[in-house]
Formats: sequence, C-alpha cells, structure tokens
Amino acid sequence: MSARMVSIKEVAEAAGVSTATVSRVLSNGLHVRPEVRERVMATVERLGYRPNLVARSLRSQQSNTIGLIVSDISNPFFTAISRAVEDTAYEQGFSVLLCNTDENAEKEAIYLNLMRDMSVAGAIMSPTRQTIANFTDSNFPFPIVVVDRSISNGDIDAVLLDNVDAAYRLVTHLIEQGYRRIGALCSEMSTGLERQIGYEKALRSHGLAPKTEYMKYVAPKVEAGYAATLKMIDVAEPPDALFTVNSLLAVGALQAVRERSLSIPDDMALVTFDETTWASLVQPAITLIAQPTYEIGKTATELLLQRIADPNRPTRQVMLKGQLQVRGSSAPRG
Amino acid sequence: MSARMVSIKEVAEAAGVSTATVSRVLSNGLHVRPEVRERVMATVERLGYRPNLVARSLRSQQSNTIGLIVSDISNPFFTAISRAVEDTAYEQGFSVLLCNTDENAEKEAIYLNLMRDMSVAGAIMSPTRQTIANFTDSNFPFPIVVVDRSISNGDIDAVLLDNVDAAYRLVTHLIEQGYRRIGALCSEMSTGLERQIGYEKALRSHGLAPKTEYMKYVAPKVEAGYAATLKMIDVAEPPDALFTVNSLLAVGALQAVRERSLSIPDDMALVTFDETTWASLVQPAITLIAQPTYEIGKTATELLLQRIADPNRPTRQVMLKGQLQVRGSSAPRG
DNA sequence: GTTTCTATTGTAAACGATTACAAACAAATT
DNA sequence: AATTTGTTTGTAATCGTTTACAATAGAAAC
Repeated sequence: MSARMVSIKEVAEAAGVSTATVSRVLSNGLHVRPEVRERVMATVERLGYRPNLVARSLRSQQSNTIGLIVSDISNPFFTAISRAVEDTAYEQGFSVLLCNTDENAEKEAIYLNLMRDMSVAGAIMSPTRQTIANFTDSNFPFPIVVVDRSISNGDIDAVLLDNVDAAYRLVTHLIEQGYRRIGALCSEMSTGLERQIGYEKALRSHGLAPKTEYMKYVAPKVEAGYAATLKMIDVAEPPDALFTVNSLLAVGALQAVRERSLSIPDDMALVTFDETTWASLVQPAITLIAQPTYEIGKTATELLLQRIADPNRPTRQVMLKGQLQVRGSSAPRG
Repeated sequence: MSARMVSIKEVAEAAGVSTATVSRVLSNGLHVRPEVRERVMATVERLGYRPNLVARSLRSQQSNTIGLIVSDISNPFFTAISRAVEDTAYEQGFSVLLCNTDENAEKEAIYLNLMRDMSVAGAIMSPTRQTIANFTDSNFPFPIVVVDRSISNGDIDAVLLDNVDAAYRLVTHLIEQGYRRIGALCSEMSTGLERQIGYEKALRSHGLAPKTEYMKYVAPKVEAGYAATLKMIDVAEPPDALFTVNSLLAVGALQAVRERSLSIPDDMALVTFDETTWASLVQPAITLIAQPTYEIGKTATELLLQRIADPNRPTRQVMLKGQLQVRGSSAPRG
C-alpha cells in the first residue's frame, strides 16, 4: 500500500492509451480490443491503480455509501440491525455511514442533509416521531427504507414487526399462565403504541379490562423503566405480571424488582420485547418476543439496494413476525 | 428539502458575482466587501444552497468522514466505543463510516483500501493480529489511531487500557478474597495476552504458581468460552475461581456454570473484563474491570482529529486505567 | 500627476473520474 | 471503386467545488 495516489491519467500514459480507454476497460471492458485490454489491466496492476471514488461519485452523481440512522446504536436492537445492515451492504460493495439521533428530530434532519450533501445512495432509518408526522412522499433526494417504526401516510419501503400480533401473543401467554393483573410499560414511539394495542386487545379478548393505573407511558430508557416500575409496584394491589415494550424498560423493571426484593415470577411475572444477552442469563430467564433483528436489517438493506438500482419499482412493506420465547419469568401462576 | 440541487454557479449568477466570490463568502468571508457578502448570503439562503461535499472533497483532496474499523460492533465494548466516536466526530462536523472485520485481516485490508479510495480524513481501528504484525510506520495514506490493541513496532497514535495492571488488580482481588486455584480464559489478541501477563504476575507475587491446566486460549466468542469452561470444570480438582479476559467469554463461562448447576461464588468465583448490562443484572452480580469505553472512544477521536489538523505533531499513546467493580461473584471464600 | 500599494473581484485551471461525440479504420456490401 | 456498416479509440466536456493568478479600481504616497 503506497502513499502515492496514481490516477487514471498516469495509467493511460503508461499503457499508451487515452483515459477513456482505461475507464472503459475498468467499467465493463466493452469496445476495447482484447490486446489493449490486457495491456491496460497489466498497467493497472503494475502501478497499483485504484479508482478515486470521490471523483467517480462526483461525475456519476451517486456513491456507494448508504446512511444508517438510528436513535442509539447502544440499544441492542439497533446494534443487531446495524450489524446486519453492514454485512449486507458490504456483500454488495456498499459502505455504511452510522448516525445516532437520540430521538432528536433536529439532529436527524442535520444527518439527512449531510447525507444529501454527500450524495449517499440511500438511507435506512428508524425515524423520530416528529419526522414520521411530517413525512410526505418525495421528501428526500435519495431513497429511504424505514425500519422498526411505521409511517402512516406516505408510500415508502419499510421493514416492520407485526407489533400488535406480537404483543397480543405475549400478553395472551401471560393470561394463559394464570396472570390477571397485567401491567404495561409503554412508550410513545409508534412501536410502543402498537404493542399497547396488542396488549389491550389480548386483555379484552380474554374478558379482562385494561386499567389505566396499570399502564404507564415512559421514555424508552432504563431509568424511566425503573422509576415507572417502582411506582407501579408500590401500591396496595400491584400487578401480578408486567409487560414492557422494549428491553431497556425491562432492565429498569428488573432493577426495581430487585430493589424491592420481589421474586420473579412468584411476586410478579415479567415479559418484554427483544432478545438480549442478559434476558437468558438472569434467573429466571425472561420470557420475550424475539424480533428477527438480523433479518430486519438484511431485508431493509436489500430493499434499499433494489430501490437504488430501480427507483421506480413499487414500494414494499415487509412485515415480519416476532418469535415468542417462553422462559421462567412467566411460569404458571402458582 | 427540495429534490433539485442548486449549485454554486446558480448562486453566483443569482447574486451577480462569480463562483469564486461565493466560495470565498462561504469559506471564510475574507476579501469580500461586506455589502457583497450580505447579498451572497441572502441568495444562498433564498435558494437553499448547500455545498456539494463530494465536489469539495475532490477538489480539496480530503473529506469530513472518518472510518471506524472494529472486529464486531455487537461486542458491547465496541458498541460503546462506536457511540463515543460518533458523538465526538459529530460535534466536530465529521461523520463515521462503520466497518466490521470479524478479525479477518483480508476484510480489514479491503476496508482500509476502500477508505483510501474514498479519501477519508482518517480512521480509528482495532487492528487484527495479522495487521499488527505487519505494521510499519507510514503504511497508510491517512492518519490512523489504534484503540484497544497495542502495536509493538511503529510510532502511532493509540488509546489503550493498562491491561497488565487491570488484570493484576482483578486477580489480586480474587486472591485477597481467599481464592487459590484461579483459572484463566485468555485469547490470543494482544489484549488477551497482556491480561494474561497481569494474571500470572498477580499469582506469582502472591506465591502462587500459574498452572497450564488452569489456563486456556480461546477465540473471543461465547461458544468458545462455554466449551473451555466446561472442560476446565469437568476435572478432579476444578478451579475455585475463573478469570476471563472479556465479556463474551464470561457469558460462555456463566452458561457453562449454569449447565453444571454450580453456584457462584461458592463453587467457583467469576471475574471478567468489561461492564455490560448483564453483568450487574445476574445474581450474584459479576465482579469486573470496567473499561472507560466512552472515554477511550472519545479520546481516540480527539487524537485523530488533532492529527488530521496537524499531521506532523508527535504521536501520542494514551494509557487509561480500568476500574475494579467488586460485586457478589467474588465474595470472600467461605 | 504619476506611481505604488491594497483590497476586491473575476478568470480559468485544477481535482479524477465518466461519457457523448467524432474520428479513424477495417470489413462488408453494392 | 464507392458506399455502408461496425468496431475501436481519442478528444473534450462535464460533475461542483476551490484557489492561484491576473485584473481592476480606488487610496495613499511622492
């Protein structure tokens, strides 16, 4: 790996052809005599020429970089997504620009603008609430695939979990195990709201009425989950089971349960979303809906690359099902 | 956000000046009459002009993108690093290209070449063993800061943990708690080897002899940790404490311990490196050396940006200390 | 009133690729 | 032999910036 950069011009001179010919050899090899092609290839090899992607990008008005915008890469769900996105992009010769928004619409807008300025080929994003609200079809100068959160208005590629169904199954499982006073920690993200709908639906279809004192809206953060859980269990008749809509809230809930020296599931069952390292390591292990994170990221990337290749194809919304993992934290109520 | 791209030329025409003047206004504002500056600014605003970063990058031969090369973003250590890197880069107007190598030197080389081709401003990397071995000073056409792993030969910016010291303290803690037969799960990464040195040093300085049957080299993966731990505990005289050099191995070790229904710390103590969500959630919680991950990532980014600004400054190797978190998994031997 | 200086502005050449177009040439057709 | 056709190749424009250099004008110095 030499420090000196060799340009197409130097290759052309060394091979005794024009830059156009070198470019043709490198792009498709069409319209070049085999003999010349050989000679150019050899020269490319000998000089260690590598095309300057910036120049190529400027000329062709597109790049091989895609953006990935998530709220926080530290959230295990997004960590897994990003790994899948990077893998899939790499396979197809694309690279990934990583952006964390912390659910901050302003930061998100800055990143989207930046990507525009960089001429990215497209982006995969988990949009903030504000952005979801303002979404109109051709808002962006590059294709976008939405993951995790649904866009109500707007015709856009998306990869989503069937959240209502997943929550319904998870809560139904609790009911079948004998739990009746089921609390819920929801968030105001679209995901959280859909999961809440599944929760309420499960209660109702089993003759249970959702009670407001058993439902709390919280920011999707550990501390918020911790605080809300304490509030929920420090009452006369606390829930006998707790349903949280993501793993961060579940961490907070578990901390609160430990703080009050309660036992899971005897004092309170605990179920949540998202497979994490800790969920199967704690005792009892946590019952949850595992999202097919890798598949979500992979599918989103594939959708994006397909759209980049053909901007006019009809949009596609892929809906995946979660997988119920039954473990000790929701053992039958004794 | 309009789809049409407005160029500096259009701004120049609309403002009745040359592109050079517009460029000057935008870059530093020097050598422009205040009145003209105002007019240009207003036009920029009115047309919603944003400079094309690709063109700028081509012309100036540098970009505002930095590369981040890690073995696997899913490893909590690297997740935290990447978050810190992205935050710090963002603050200074840089964006981050994320790359996973899976310890594959070939993939790493491909990424480094790609970054060269993209004219990144620099890169932060946790190099593979092979790359470490072949490191010579000016191998790369852009500045690099190494994190986590030390480069023996070569004068390069780096941010490292004092691994020997950290392991020494962690193992000394075990000894002080009364453990004597201390096993170790190491890896062959430079980090693993240094931690092993600290481990052996701690044993020796407390009159204990390192025994080969208590030391295993494994790939830094959960499954490898699981398998190695089983082998280590399924013997006549198993260790009374286990020291693992990273969190993935500890997960495997914990799985093995659960599999054999052993109790921590009564049957065997467990200590490791790296703070993770699960380490404080399992019962008993795990004693460990917490690395200042955020600080490592932040410092590495700062070093890189400083070097980008001044390529000739002397290199710096920042060494940080780990923090011993004493928890239940290493309670005094009863 | 000429000269010199400084401040402002424009012209045009980069940066390194791709590609429309034209040119050159050989082969095939009439 | 002239025309057509097709293939290979080069010339030069282009993408959107930045910046060296030249040009201009007005102020200051003599």
